[in-house]
This record gives sequence, C-alpha cells and structure tokens, in this order.
Amino acid sequence: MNKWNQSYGFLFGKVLQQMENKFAEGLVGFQINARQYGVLLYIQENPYCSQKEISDKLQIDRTTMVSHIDHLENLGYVERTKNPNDRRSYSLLITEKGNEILSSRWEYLTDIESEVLAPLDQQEKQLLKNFLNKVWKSI
Amino acid sequence: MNKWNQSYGFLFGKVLQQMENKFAEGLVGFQINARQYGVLLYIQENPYCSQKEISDKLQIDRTTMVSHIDHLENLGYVERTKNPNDRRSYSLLITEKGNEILSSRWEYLTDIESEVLAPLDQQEKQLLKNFLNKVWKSI
DNA sequence: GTTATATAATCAGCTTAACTGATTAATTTA
DNA sequence: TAAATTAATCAGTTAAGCTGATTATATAAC
Repeated sequence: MNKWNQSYGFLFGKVLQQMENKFAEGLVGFQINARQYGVLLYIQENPYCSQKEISDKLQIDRTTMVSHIDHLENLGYVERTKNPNDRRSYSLLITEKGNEILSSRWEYLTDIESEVLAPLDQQEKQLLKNFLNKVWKSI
Repeated sequence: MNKWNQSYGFLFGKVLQQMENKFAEGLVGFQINARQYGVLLYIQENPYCSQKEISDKLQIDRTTMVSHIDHLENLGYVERTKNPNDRRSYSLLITEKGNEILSSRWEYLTDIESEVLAPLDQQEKQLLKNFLNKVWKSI
C-alpha cells in the first residue's frame, strides 16, 4: 500500500477519468462534451434558470458558460429568452431536441458508470452513492 | 432527488473539484500544481522510472509529461539521468529537496481531504477508500 | 427621484493542459 | 544488416479557466 492509494483525491481523479473518457466516446455524434451534457441536464431540471445560476451551482466559469450556452443554442438544444422580471438575465429552456439527446444519452451514461464500478456489488454501489451525496450536500 | 445526484460521474467531479481547489491553495509558494505533486509522488515511490512509465500509470499525456518533468527538474525536485540499460529513456530520481516538498505537503493534503469528507464518519471514510481502491485496481 | 452601486451577460486577451503529428536517437525484430 | 518500434522532444492546435473591461439593467442610498 503506497501513498497514491491513500489519497482520496488521486483515487477520485482516476476513477472519474475512466468514466469521462468512456462517456466522451458515447457523445461523439451529438457534438457536445460531458460538461455540456451536465449543463443541459441542469437546464432540464431547472427550467427558466439563468446562466449565472448554472455557473454558481455547477461551478463553471461565467465566461465559459457563455460559450457553452452559445453552442447548445446553435445546436438547437436550448432556447434563450430574456427574463421578463430581470431583463439583465436570460431565461433558459431546454428544447424538445435537447430532451431527446438527454434521455438517449442518460442510459448510456449509467451503463458506463456501472462498467467502471463493476468491482463493487449492488450494496457497495448504493453506499458509495450515499456517501457522495452526503459530501456534495455539504459543499 | 434529481438526475444530477444519481450520477456517480457528476458527484465524483464535484467532490474532486473541491479537493483540488483547496489543495491548490496549499501548493502556492511551492511552484507546482496538484498534477505535478502526483508525478513527484510517483517518482518517489518508483525510483529510476521513465517518463513513459509515469505517463502510462498516471494516464497523463507523454508530451505534457515532458513539460512537467522539465518544470520539476528546473525547480530542483527531480533529477534526469540516462538509463544505462536503455539510453532512449531517462531514469528519474527525486532529490532531497523534492522529498522535503512531498512530506511537507502530504499532511496538508490529508487535512483538506478530511475537511471535504467531514460529513462522513471514520467508518464511512474507510469504506469509501476501500471502494475506490477496489475500482482503481481493476482499471 | 436622481445618483451611486451592484449584477448578468459578453468580449478580448492570457495561461495551462490535452492532443496530433513529426523528428531524433536508441533498441529490437526480421 | 535492414526494417520496425520505442522514448523523449518539439511545433502547432484546441478547450477551459481566469482577469479585467464593457453594456444594459436593476437595486440601494441619499
């Protein structure tokens, strides 16, 4: 047992890298990357949100968010309309096309996650998810 | 419970982001980043390794590795000598100065990891580490 | 109610890391 | 020995994060 295997950070990093690489393969053809999938998912679950809100919640830089939304809008996955209550911000909505992409790739995502986590049994996976959610809620 | 909290990938990503950001603060003044700390740790634990070996094991691009090692060498944390058995490759060794950085920052690293994982009790943290190691070994 | 401050989105410019493809030197295979 | 492979390197491209500035709008202070 060396220090590498003793650091949560390095272990998290390597497991995540596996998942991201595999997920990226499944997104080829949809012209978006894993981060943009995450943004799209956020918009689906939080309709009428602003770019600022996504930046804060997902901790993605505000200026990077501009290009993500530009890209998703150009592909027809997201609609920008001015928020009538605060015309500084946009009201973002997912389109029907965006919804289709999301559900089509959701199953793929859960498949590759199971693949990477294959060494864990069902109970261990459930525990892991609980742990991660506990930590995430505290952030 | 929404989809965000159902994806291991997104949860891993957010927890890792917290750890990396906090760890980065502690590395200011040592002129290296978290990845380079990882590389240095690998060299300490695998003396006489080559750049190729680190690239493969840590899954860091070979061309990026050149600049990481350049940087670590310039700072005097690592020594490059030609491997006498295969003069195409280098034999990398950590210096005394490199060893000092590693131990000085190791305690800091484990502290911030505990901070981020504070919502978990001791037993849960141990389980989490076991799970991660099981998965990492299978990669 | 006007002035000052704060905020959302955007743009330009910089930095870092990943990646591709090519080159050089050394090693291994045919 | 000739051909193929490999480790390290370099040049150039792409993507994401960051800083700082600008514009339009909203809120707070006086």
